[in-house]
Amino acid sequence: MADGEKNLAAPPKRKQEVPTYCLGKKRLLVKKHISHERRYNWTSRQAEPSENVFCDIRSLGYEEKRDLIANIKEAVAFVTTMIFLDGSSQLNSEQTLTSSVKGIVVLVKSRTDRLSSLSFSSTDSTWSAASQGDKFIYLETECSSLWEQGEQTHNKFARQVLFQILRCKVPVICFNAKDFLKTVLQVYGNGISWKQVADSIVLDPRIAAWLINSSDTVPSFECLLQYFEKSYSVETVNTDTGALRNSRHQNLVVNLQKLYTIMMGLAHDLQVQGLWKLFCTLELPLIKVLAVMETHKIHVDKQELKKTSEILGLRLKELEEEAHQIAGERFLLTSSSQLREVLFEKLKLHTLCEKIPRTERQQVASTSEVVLSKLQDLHPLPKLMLEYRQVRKMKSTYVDGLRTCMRKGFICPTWNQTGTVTGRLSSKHPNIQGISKHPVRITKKQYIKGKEEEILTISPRALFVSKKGYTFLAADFSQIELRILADLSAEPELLKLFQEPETTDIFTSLASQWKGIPSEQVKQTDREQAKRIVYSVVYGAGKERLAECLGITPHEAGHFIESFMQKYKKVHEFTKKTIGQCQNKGYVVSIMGRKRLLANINSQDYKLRTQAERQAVNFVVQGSAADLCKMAMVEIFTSVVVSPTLTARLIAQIHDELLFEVEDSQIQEFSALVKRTMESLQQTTALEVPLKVPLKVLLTTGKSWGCMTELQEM
DNA sequence: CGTAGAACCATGTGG
DNA sequence: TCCACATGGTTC
Repeated sequence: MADGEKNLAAPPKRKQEVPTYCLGKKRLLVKKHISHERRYNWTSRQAEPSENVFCDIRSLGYEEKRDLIANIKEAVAFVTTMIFLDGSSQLNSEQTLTSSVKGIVVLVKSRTDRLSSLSFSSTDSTWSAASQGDKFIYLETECSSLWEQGEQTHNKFARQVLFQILRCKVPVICFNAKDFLKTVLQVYGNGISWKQVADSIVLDPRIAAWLINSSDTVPSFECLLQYFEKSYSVETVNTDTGALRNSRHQNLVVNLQKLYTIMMGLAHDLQVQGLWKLFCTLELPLIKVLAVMETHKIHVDKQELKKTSEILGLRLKELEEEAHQIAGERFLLTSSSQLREVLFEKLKLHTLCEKIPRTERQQVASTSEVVLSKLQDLHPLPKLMLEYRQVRKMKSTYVDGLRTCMRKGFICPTWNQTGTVTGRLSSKHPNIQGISKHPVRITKKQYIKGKEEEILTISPRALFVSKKGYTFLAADFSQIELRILADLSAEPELLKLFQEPETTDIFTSLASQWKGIPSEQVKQTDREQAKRIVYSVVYGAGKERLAECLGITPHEAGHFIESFMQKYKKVHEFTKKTIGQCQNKGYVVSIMGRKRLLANINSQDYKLRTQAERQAVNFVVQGSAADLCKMAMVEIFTSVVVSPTLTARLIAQIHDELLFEVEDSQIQEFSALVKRTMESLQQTTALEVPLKVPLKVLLTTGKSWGCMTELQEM
């Protein structure tokens, strides 16, 4: 190693016990001492003796900096965490607020360490938790005094160190790695392309744990420790010895070492369970995609938002008054129980109608949409309520809800990679995946001019607008789940439908077939209905449920299920086969090897068992679709990264749809890339069924997510 | 007595 | 007795 070492003060060495871990039956001793070699100047600015653990880069001289960079280049792994202003870190806080980041701590694992279990093909299961020569670097990210010359150079060096770490092609282990990358991009990304994080290899133990058991949410590092202790029966060793007590930084050092060990253990488990490839090629690269995505702001029309909120508020007032008049009573329209009283106890509408479905838990008469739809010919109130709820949802969730997420005319949703058991993503603040497609029509009374009425439509997606000079481009896999089902079941009738080029829309075809009308006359509602039928039947809906869903009699529904099963026999065989496999193994797998454990699959309880059966079938299809969409995200991301010209940014993923913001001049080139990449996933995943990706862009007249049209073939 | 929080409901997204 | 979510609201 570096020659400059001899010039520095002699390293004071301290010994420390590290927990002894067990891996399955094999016991692995990882008793080593953590080195506190004084290679660099450990003195931090706030010269508390107990904190003299980190190499604070601000205290380094020129040669020491050079040595540090050299050291980083030789490292075999990094373990890192962010420190927040309140002194907590990513390892001891549930909530990570990026605004309050104080600094970054990096444990540099040196060459002397063995990291064989990380290599892709290796079956070596030994690892060590700590070794001599490990370094701890501390980078302060908070730049309080930008004008100071010293701060500037430190920031510059910190940036150099971080990007060196990310460029190393060596694993960077971090609990909640996405937040770490995001912070790096936000703090040091100024003037530097987001493409630079793409080279990094980040490992996140949280994601590993989630892949092993997707029901475990692992909300914090502490939970991960618990999980690890359970699975490996770790002997908990008291690390709270003597001088280390009350030292948060020392605790952090121990935790970083633990994190490293845990990650190695999880890596081993992933390999054993056949999840390693999925982890490395899909979930890990996706961290970077999501980090970059979260650093991109989405513009929303603030003025328009305010205006529509007011209009909707007025309309709600009108509807409320009207409802009170019709009901002959003042009541809270938002309360389902009060509405229940009015509808069934006062007006007694249930007596004039067929049986009213009851709510699941309390077994009281439901006031749901389907019920109100049934009642709307009997009394004006139900229809009014339907409109009221529609407008209310629009205002509270989409308009006002969006406004609370907004900062200076922008929103940035948070993406959760480990939030679902099926492998899909979820988003919040706002939940951009749940924003209504359908516009709502409201009548706006013009009081000034007298009795004139104006009908206007409000579309929540239209509130999202692209930047000047940019355009939204949406690419979605059409009927992805049905295509996957066709492939997995090898149902010839279904496969044929997809392979025939003349079928433009399978649900439209199905609807026309079902209703006995030509495809041209199939309306959007018919199509939606056909879609519901297919998925309901495939995933094992009972005839009662289907009947309720479609507003037909259970007898008719039962007949339809029968004819569906008759026509697509292989689909039924597929579901039976899947359930059988699940019964044998206790889990099911998606096309990319994603797992879902289903403990109740062999339960004595009929309800629990059949639920598990449906979950099993649903997972294989939905999970596989999630795999494909994630693959598309990663592949497109890497293509853009290696391209010297392309600048397209992913805005959102709505399960089967990817929404990009593209420079106007790059639309043709980029859209071709997207289509090619997504459709070629058929080959990479060896699918029988072709994948189709119609591209939609918005018209030049209205640059919003609301009005998209199909892109002309080139 | 007011309010924090869990549970429930309704509605939206996606397939 | 389709699945998976998020959100906003009421009730207890």
